[in-house]
Amino acid sequence: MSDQDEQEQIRQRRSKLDAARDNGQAFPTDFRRNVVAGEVRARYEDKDHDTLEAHAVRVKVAGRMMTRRVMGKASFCHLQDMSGKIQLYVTRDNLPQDCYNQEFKKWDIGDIIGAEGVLFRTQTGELSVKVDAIRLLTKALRPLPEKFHGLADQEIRYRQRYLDLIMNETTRETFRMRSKIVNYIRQFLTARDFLEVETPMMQAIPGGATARPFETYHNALDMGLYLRIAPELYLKRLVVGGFEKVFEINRNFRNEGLSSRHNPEFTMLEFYQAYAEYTDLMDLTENMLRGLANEVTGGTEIPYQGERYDFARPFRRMTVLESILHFNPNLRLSDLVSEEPARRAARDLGISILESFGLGKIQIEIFEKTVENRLLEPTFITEYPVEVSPLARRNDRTPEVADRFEFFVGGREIANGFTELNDPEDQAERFRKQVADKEAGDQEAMHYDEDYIIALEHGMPPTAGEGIGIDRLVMLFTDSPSIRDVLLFPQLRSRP
RNA sequence: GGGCCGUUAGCUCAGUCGGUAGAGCACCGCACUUUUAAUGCGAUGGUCGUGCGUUCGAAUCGCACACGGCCCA
Repeated sequence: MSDQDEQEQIRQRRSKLDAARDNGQAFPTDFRRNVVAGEVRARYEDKDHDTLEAHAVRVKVAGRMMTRRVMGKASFCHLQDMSGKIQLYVTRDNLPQDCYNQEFKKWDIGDIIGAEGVLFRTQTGELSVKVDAIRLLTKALRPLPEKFHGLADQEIRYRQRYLDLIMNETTRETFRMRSKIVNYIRQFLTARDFLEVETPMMQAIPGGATARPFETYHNALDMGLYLRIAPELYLKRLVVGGFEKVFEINRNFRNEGLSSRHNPEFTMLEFYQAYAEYTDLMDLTENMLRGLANEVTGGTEIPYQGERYDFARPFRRMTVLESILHFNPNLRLSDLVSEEPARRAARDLGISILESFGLGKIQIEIFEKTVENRLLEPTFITEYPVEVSPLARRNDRTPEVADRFEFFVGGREIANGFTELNDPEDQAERFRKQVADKEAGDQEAMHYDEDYIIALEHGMPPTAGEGIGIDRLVMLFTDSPSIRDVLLFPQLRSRP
């Protein structure tokens, strides 16, 4: 951008930066603060004027100047740092010669400043710093959004997240919560002897889920690679290797549409525990989520988009078929347990069913269309069809059903877990079925992963595994309507 | 992919029936030593998302496109 094209305000600020360059180092790095705003508040907010006066506490603070009120020879401004805001009282006569008029008054809102002085309480009672030394640390060439209404433009909030973070406390709080949530989960699992690991993001065969992958290419190896859609098959290889409790919190990539619930890259927790069944993980999940609710929100009633979800009560548990009958009172069990009646029932519900769908797939279509978004309170759904569970263990008594559950809250799937299929011959058969589906045109169907079958042939102990969508969990606990609100840099179209 | 809504000053937003482009904040100037949406006075600032069309005349009407939002698939 040439000087002529720049907006007036930017030009003015740039000439101030030029002046600062002429006077020496315009981007100094030697300023050291000794306290942050939040700490000042925490330690001195309850001290009255006289107590502060008596102690004469000196502080050095730094941050972005968010507001400024100049009243002749005295000014107030607010500095914002990572912990909060602190007000500065800046007067001509407390500063070195010319500093107030020649420097301070020429600075702009948005500039980054270091200041030193004594704590005191103003007439209106605000804890403030009476400044006797102040420096410009970084000139901001571009103006901030307006102070009162802040930044509301969704597109700018996503594309220039730093502006959103500067201007909106709720955004800062959302991402602090996200960090707390991930931290809690990590500690929860680590405390139970789970080992945190990292497995390949770039995979020759994308496995562990049914989804379209992103494709890429490795030049030196001269081979195509996929960004992973799930870490599952690698984590189970580690269980074969004797890491009997493992977890990974990391990104998955799926090449599908964007929506308020889908971003092409998203964060999953996956964990695996040997010598356990899916029911053990349901109990663990319930404990973890209840503890998480308490830890990050301070309670077990979670407000979300005008509703409240109760995490204190034992979570509801229903099977897929029970839940369909519960929400479709005009259906009978006999409508769901054989293919032709189920096909008719789906058609009557206006659900499009492909000729290739078997009974299990039809049941799941009905479930997804009529049940999922009505599962508001925390609910486990169990007994998923094997047909839609190609990596899950077959139930001993009902072989068309897998030992699997999903967890829902607020009408959204949060978790998916099952007893792992550790029979290599059954797994090979399931892969062959997936490959047949792929050849029939299902782009999301799985590849045959021979290397994984070999791993299973070495013997994987009985194991249960689970995945939890971190982004959706963060949405729930931060009352965020869109996944874009819990991703620092959500995927958007490139600008025209 | 489909439907609906939005795009006007740095930011937040008005803009009537098609007739010279508006406000608040920010910015600039002056005044002001306890303010906090500081205050008072004055000034500056526009590719009305982009393109094409209708019209004597388009921010306004039509079409297409771009980007964003919501809903649906």
